[in-house]
Amino acid sequence: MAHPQIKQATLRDIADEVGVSYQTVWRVVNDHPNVAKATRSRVQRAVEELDYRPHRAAQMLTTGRSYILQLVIFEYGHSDRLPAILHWGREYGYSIIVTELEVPPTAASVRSVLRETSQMIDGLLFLMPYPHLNYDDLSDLCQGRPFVVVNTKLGSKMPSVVFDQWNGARSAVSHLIDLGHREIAEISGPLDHFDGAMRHRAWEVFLGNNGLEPSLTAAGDFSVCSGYLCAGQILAQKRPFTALFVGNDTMALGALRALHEAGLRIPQDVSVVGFDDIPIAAYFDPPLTTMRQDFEALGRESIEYLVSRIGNLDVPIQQRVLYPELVIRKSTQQNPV
Amino acid sequence: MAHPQIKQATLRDIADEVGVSYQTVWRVVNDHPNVAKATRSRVQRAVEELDYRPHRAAQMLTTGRSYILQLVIFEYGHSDRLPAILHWGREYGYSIIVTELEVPPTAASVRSVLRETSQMIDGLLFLMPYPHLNYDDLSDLCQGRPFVVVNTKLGSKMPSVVFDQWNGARSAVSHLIDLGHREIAEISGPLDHFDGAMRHRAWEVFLGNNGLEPSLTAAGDFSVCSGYLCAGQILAQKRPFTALFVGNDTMALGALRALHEAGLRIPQDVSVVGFDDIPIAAYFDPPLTTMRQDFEALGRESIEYLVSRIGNLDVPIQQRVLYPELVIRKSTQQNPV
DNA sequence: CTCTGCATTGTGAACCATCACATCGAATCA
DNA sequence: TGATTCGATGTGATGGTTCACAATGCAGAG
Repeated sequence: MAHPQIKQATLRDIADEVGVSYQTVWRVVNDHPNVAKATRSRVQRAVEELDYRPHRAAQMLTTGRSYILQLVIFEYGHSDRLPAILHWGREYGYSIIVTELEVPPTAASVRSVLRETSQMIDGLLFLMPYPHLNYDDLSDLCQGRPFVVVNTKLGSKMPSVVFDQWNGARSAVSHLIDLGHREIAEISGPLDHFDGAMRHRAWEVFLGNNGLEPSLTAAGDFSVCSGYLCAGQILAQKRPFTALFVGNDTMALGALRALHEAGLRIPQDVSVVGFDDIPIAAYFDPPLTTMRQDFEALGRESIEYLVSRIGNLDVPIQQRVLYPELVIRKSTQQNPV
Repeated sequence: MAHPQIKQATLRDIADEVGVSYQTVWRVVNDHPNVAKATRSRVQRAVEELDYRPHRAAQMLTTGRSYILQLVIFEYGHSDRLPAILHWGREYGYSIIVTELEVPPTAASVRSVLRETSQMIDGLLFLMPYPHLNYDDLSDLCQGRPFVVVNTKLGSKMPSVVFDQWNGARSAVSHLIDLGHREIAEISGPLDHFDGAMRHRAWEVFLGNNGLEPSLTAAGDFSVCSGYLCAGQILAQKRPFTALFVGNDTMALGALRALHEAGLRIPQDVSVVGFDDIPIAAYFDPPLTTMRQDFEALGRESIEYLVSRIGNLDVPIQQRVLYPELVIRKSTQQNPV
């Protein structure tokens, strides 16, 4: 009825059962040579029968390895990146402790989390697209524990896995230019956010490179609400534009709403491109042209890299780069002019 | 440069530093009486200086407590429930290992996760709105470790925390009836999902109670895509309806799109009510009338209940119920008839 | 028939915090 | 003053796994 408090079998239990020493059992469990075949199979049967599994705490105490990773999240729209990280963590044999911290990241907040967990984790993953903490800060905070940063600055010297926001944004803007648009407005993400800033800068530069004026812009915070408000600000300037590049899909949803309310048709009056390709983007009104990011690959690469650094401290510090991909739907069309 | 592999101070290190026994240090750290004031403060200074913290693995080995919980997720739209759970876990001093499993839940899949983690966690939280595993199954799988189920069936005998979907759905439907609607269609969630089924059943019953015909319905799977398709199915029946109750906001988004494409105006031609009040619901076209669920409270209650069960196995098995709340926006209006 | 070599098995100590118990000295009471 | 109590501190063993090393037994070489 109540909690039976089931007692886990230990090495000694198995040893007593079979009539050998715990060391012999240990050798069988850990696939060491020098155990007689007959002994080995007897031990294996007992292990099976008593459902022996090495006690993680004891293992942790002697080896210093816990097979637990910690994921520290600072992102708003993190939820799309999470499943792949969890999945690949398991795939590599690690459990993942997830911690969410307030934006912006501070050394103090990270320190206070790590005080509680640092002793029981093998490595850290920071989902932290912000410039507030650099490599030295993190190295210091992690006290020698391996870490990998997901979504940091393209070109950063940290051990990291990132999407190439620069070329991603370029693809988005090029798509609009190729369609003949000359007045391309922008709703950027927050400029203290690496992705937001990089996408904004790319918009600015590629417009300039094409002899266009990168001036009609407003900065949001990636929320649907800010997308709505920024679109309002842009419309309030009463300057003509036939295309709008939005820093992420969520803001694009807010922007679509504001444009509709202003009586503008998408894409006939304004072509809109988003960024991320969140699952619902294909169901916006109209379905959104956007930049897809392969979060599955992001999770896999992040875990793989972190685990390899845990296994061997000499794995070089590098940045692994993934590339976004343009997905054309119904929110963009040829400029009728 | 490389990993300095910083050595954590132990009880003995502090003891040697101060010139007392490890036991005395232990007493100071654990706030036990019977330590001379002078000794206590000398020890405290050394603890401070060497940044001593009890080694979690060793603590775990002797006490059997890890201060780690495991959250097992089976939900599609789990992302809105997660932050509050993580937050309140920390608040109560627990780290949380998050694991995502495929729907539907099976004993085998849960067992395989617990094989890896069960030895190092103090309790489990199942986010599992499915009937596949009952109390006995879970008790068996958890082997006496305390657990709490989030989002299970209203009225279930499991230790659980749930929203009252029945009264929530009744509020939504009543709102439509109060507005004078007589033909109320429905897009339900999956019927093997507790929330989906309960909301559907409530729609059915309350329409019947009001002398209305609960026949125009289609079942989706909570995805935006299914919302779009189900709306199409309903429209294809060419039967009149002036209101639509949708099983969650995400499907409502898909449905809005389908209704728009069919040339129907919201709310002039059709009033729409969703469920969940996800953050973007206020930015749909039009802003969605929906049922809000307080996920913050859900997280707090779940953690509080689980932690109390960990502390005292005699805490009674109960179901804690939270109530959704109607949020009226622009997608519903008086039936013009 | 002894000695070396090797496969097989076992012993002891370490990791670090915890808990039960032992010791010591000083203060209290009869 | 001797017995008792109590506060302050220390010792020893425990938990389960891991690792270095010791011990045993048997084979083949000399």
